[in-house]
Amino acid sequence: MPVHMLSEGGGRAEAQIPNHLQRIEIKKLTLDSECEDKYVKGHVVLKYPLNVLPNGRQMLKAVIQEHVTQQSSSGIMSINVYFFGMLAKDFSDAVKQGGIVMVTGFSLIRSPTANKDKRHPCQLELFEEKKATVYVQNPKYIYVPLNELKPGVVVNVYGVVTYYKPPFPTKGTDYCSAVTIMDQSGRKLSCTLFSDKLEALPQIYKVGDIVRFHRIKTERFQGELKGVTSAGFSALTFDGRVGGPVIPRTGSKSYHFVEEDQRMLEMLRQWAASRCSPSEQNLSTVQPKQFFDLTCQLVAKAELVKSVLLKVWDGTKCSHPVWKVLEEEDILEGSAVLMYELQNLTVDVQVYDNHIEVAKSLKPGAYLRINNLHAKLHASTAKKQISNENHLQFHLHGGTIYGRGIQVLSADSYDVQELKKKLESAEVRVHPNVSDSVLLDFSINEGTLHAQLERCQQQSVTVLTAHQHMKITSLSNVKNCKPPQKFRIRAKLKSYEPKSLYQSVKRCCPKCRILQEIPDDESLAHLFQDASTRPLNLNLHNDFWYKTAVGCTKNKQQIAFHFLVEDDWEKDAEKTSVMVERASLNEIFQLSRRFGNIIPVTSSEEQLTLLDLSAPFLIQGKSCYYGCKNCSNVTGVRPLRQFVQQESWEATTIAQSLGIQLLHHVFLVKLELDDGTACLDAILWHEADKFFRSLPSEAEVNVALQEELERTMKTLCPPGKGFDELPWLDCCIMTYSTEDGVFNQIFDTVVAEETDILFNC
DNA sequence: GCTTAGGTTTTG
Repeated sequence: MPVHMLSEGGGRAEAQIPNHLQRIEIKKLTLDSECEDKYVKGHVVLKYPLNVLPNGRQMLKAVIQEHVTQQSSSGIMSINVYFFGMLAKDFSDAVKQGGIVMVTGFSLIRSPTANKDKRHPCQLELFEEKKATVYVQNPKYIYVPLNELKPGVVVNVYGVVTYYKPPFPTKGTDYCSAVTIMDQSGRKLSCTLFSDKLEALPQIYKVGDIVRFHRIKTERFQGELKGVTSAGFSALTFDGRVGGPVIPRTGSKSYHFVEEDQRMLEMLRQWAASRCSPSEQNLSTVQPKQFFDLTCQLVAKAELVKSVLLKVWDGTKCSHPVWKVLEEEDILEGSAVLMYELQNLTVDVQVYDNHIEVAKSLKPGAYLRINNLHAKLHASTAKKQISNENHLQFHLHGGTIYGRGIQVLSADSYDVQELKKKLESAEVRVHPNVSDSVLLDFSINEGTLHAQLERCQQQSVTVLTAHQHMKITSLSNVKNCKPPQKFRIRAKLKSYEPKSLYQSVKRCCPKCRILQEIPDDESLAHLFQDASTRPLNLNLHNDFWYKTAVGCTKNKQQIAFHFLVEDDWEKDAEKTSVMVERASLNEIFQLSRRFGNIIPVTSSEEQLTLLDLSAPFLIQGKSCYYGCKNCSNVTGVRPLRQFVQQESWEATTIAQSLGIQLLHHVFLVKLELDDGTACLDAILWHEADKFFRSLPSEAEVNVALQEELERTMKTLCPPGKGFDELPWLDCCIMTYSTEDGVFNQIFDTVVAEETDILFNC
């Protein structure tokens, strides 16, 4: 068989041919070339119909093209090939245009048409009887040139994007995106693409990108051929520039990309580069009245009456004087420092109508492409304008024609990489004066300007209440510094303990600063159980300041209630204070629903006394108050009248009267922080109320607040996220040593509210 | 499997 079929698709063609054969490049072929055991490899770019010569012999002409993957057009060389006899018939039947062929046993003769067709000066001739052989690898996918499309077929195509409208939700179930492409044939195809999955639509960044569509269906609409998605549609998108990355953007999990694709891509790139002037401009190259595409970084923004103002830079200086929209820059959202430093490089872009919403959602630091931006001459209507020079102003008008709109570019995209190089080499000329030295100092500490801006985007979910100008220290440095010291850090919260914040509510003595364990419900029940077995002392019933009533439970347990005399407990139970003797924990809680203040007591020989300080000395509703075992000095229960008169049933005053040092509620949360340089455990303790903007005493008893705190923690440390996806936390921490070791404690830091996030730049 | 949308420069 003179025509050998090689397996389709991905496998390398060379691996499937006899290995004594050696390749000879088309461009190296001459009439003198020694061609035995040599093969020529190329793509079939043209295949003519089978022809019969006057002598009755069959003949077929094809053009094969060698593609050398270098970046110059001289890397492409094509040659005419003639097949004779059965070889012609077999070739005609077996080979598809676009397939890869490797031919051996050919003869080389001068090409009579070289001058006309600009192909190789030689041509190849293959005769079966001279042992010519053709190895064929047909492409898995055939890409149809746009000028060969017919209506009503499902095809695969390549093309350069000449127009696109980013995906938008339709009135139906899908997203829709419109893309018009063009190929070397000069023909355009407008495609309407639908998908219920956003990522399945082509991720086009700009006009000039190159797309590959699989399974697009052609149909006639208003007299023109259009493309629409058909079942199994998939798209790859590439940067359209010669030398750009050959990395497809796609939502497909698996896609077929072979030599042939690379060839198609590079051919289109070459062609596109030779064609039209790009719509992309720098601020330095843009001319008045132009509509252009701008790749830039957002420095600041402000919402105006009928538009949104975006202050952007692209690292180049506009060659025309630019119109500043605002004289006062106070209303701009963004870092004043960076605005100041970049004042000579930024331009004001005014965004109107349908683009306002997108503009509002942008964060300073974002990398943007603004498509079809209008560089207008400012109408110098204002009489006060002294300068004769015409200022340029930049407007993004309403509508989406010509792909008009704003796109946020991902920080790792090719365009942003290129932009960053420009931003880094930009000449930022500022004239520091004395009063600005602090600000400049700040910026020098923080790396390049665009990186500083970028960080604005990665907003912190916490906000500092002071020390904003302190330099950020890495956690590895914090660990290496000798305590005590204070730092500003920026890290991510990898985990925290305890998982439920109400479990983090502890008691701490404000006097001796010692954290004291609170018994759990079971231990408490035991405490009250023990106390309930002690006998009642009838001598202690009724005194000048309380009246005693004895009740009996279902279990025939006697409970004594000592009511303060001034209280009218039948009328005003909620304000009533009662000392309760011999009640179980359950009974105490039941009573606390009825009476405002419960003070558990027990009888000694001479007086009523409090229980052990392990038990709460006061129960108000669901709240239990405890005393410090170190700092309290409890004797008997003294007359509590004065507090009733003052109607001051604050736990603190009751505690005072009983000789108790009240324990305060505190949050104690352990945070595992990581900033990529090191991991560090820090605690939230003395300033935790400030941090959460909540009271721990409330958190202990208020379910709604517990839920809110849980939500807060999920914002700081979203479950199931990888390190990269975690938000940053700006924190102040202090390090200190105790007998138990070195601790790191958070201070002057609060959880950001939405408005903080907006302005925390 | 059906539907969806189907752009051609503001005038600030």
